[in-house]
Amino acid sequence: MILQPVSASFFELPTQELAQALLGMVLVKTTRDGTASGWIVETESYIGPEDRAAHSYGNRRTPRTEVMFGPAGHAYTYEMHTHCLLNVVSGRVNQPEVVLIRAIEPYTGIHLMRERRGPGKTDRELTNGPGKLTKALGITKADYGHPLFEEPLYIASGKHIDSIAIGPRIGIDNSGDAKHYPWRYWEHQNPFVSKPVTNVTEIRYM
DNA sequence: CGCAGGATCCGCT
DNA sequence: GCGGATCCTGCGA
Repeated sequence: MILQPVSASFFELPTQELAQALLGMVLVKTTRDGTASGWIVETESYIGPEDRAAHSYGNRRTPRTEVMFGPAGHAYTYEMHTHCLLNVVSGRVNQPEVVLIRAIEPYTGIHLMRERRGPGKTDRELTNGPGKLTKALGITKADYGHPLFEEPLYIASGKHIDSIAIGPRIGIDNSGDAKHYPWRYWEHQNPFVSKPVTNVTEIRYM
């Protein structure tokens, strides 16, 4: 199987387009234990500075958000409770926009994912959430700022997506009007998404 | 230095 | 569905 990093220019799309273009692409991580990967099936856009749900809301610039102000295609990892979440930096320099990877469908290295996630899990349960997929792939805060077009953590070309479902983002209830923005994208009817049954604003056939 | 607040997960009801 | 675990970050004192 051939998994090759995309070029850096792949990430130079408007953020809402990038969030959809990432669906079907493969997220790959190699550690000394081996390589694990999965098809991206669910993403969300965060568009600072106007997006109240974004960490970069109001152009807030801190050590944590710093990478968001840099060039597209780099990893914005951060800790949430006891979990690590992975974002793809998007937008131009000084436009702090990102795409959150919310779920993947396991592709290669499933035995590695199972070791990392613990026993008694179905394939679906390995990676159907933003904190779960980072643990399954071995992605940590140490990957902060890593270019996602280079080993050992990168995006590769994957499969074609027939239809994309669009709806409000998950878990941002305390964000005013922003909680209603339809900036969550997932592969329509793919069972590996974090919440298969949710409000659908639109279905887009590709 | 202390404290409040999460882009979550898991287990229990 | 709901609540607790658990810990890093940002901000104010």
